Amino acid sequence: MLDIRLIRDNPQAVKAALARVGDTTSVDSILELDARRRTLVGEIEAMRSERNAVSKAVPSIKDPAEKQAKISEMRALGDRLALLEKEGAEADRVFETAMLSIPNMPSEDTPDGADDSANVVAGEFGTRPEFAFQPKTHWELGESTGLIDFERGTKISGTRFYILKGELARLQRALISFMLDVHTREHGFIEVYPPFMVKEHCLYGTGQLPKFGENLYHDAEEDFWFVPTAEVPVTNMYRDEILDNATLPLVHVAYTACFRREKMSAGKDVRGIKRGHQFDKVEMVAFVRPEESSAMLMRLMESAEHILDRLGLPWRRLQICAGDLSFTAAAKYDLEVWAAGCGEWLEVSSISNFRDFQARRAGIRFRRNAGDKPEFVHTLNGSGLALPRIMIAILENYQTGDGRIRVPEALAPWMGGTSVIGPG
RNA sequence: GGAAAGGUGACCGAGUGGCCGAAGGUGCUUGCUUGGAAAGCAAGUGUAGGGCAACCUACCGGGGGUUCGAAUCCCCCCCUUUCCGCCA
Repeated sequence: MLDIRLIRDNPQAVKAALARVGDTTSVDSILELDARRRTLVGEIEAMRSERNAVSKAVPSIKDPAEKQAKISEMRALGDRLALLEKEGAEADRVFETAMLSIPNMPSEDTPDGADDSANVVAGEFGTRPEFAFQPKTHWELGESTGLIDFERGTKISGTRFYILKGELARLQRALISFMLDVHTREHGFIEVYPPFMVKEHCLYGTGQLPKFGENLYHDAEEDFWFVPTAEVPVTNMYRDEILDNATLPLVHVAYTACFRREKMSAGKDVRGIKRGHQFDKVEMVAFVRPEESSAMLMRLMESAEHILDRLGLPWRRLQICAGDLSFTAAAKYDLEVWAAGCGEWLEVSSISNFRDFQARRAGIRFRRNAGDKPEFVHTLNGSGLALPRIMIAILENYQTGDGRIRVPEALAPWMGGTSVIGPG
């Protein structure tokens, strides 16, 4: 959520910023709603003030007739007030919903561009593997080795579900432990294991609601929503809190399964394990002082890149242009890994600086010094990393040609020394 | 799922219709004291909205109701704790 004061005081600047993400109408309409709301607030508060003053005086009025007259007067005022309050509440509700529907403003250093074709490749790292044979796709390898059971996955849960088996299931488990261990022991992040289901208000806090509910799963009978990313529960851990300045910057790392309806992308990426309704991810979530968020974005990005390097995977860094930013992000980088079998760059991490956009929604603040007014923190997050596509990259890049797959050296301690998986 | 007891400021904890934005304590900040520190003493210490200065308004789990007036009374809901049941 943007700061309404900023919009009021600098409407043209906000308008210009929002135009970069393709939003050209929000500012004018929000200013109208704000003006209307404030007019009502003024009227309502004046009436309340009068009522409070008179009510306070009522017990000391001696003359019974005069006392009764005042009470009647206040009763009438109360009736008028009730109507106005109803109107005010509705104006507030409309205003709030509109505020929650305005996207974040892009950072100054975010490049212009209308869509993903304008994203900037900001570096390519590692070496793409070369093969003396035609490399197979991961779905071919998965089936030929028996390490992925697509048929039974769809049998029990439908399309876009699969079952990892044997050494590949173990590989994913090893990857999760490896990532968590590197992030906690080498990068100094604090591990948390959050709930995979949250209350609705959490989705408002991080920005999935009210606009993107169609991508979420939720329980029909109770207020439980399946998390689409660990960002949701971990960011909301501190909702409505005033954090101690000494705890900042605070970085958590969490493993969760993620659940997404992926309604929008039906028909795309249907082969293999690239895009499912359920996938695993290790996520980094940071809470920092405003002046620290740009540096933290870099730190999170480097932490994710470190994992890719350790796994010996070829990858590239993309700076996301304004038009391709997600709703909540002010700045964003994607990391993509090269998958030799399907010959594609696969997004394995998205690192975003939300600045105070989520913090304002979720009420996450800190106090610089005792006695100071609370300020909103800046929040950031980044995948570190998404598991299925890392699995794809390992399967396809580390295939040996005889139907087997080498295990990246860095994973050896987490794989009990197993260096090759597959039949034979 | 059943029963009971509770949800008040950073924390503990008073408060059953107006004198309560809320006693008292703890914590925190500042000052005094001290060679320094602890202890002690004194003062200060919620958030948000509107005017943006004085000031006004709202908030005592959430929502609704009664009333001239509600933290205090009524209704609904949520949550927590304990016991029972069920389970991993």
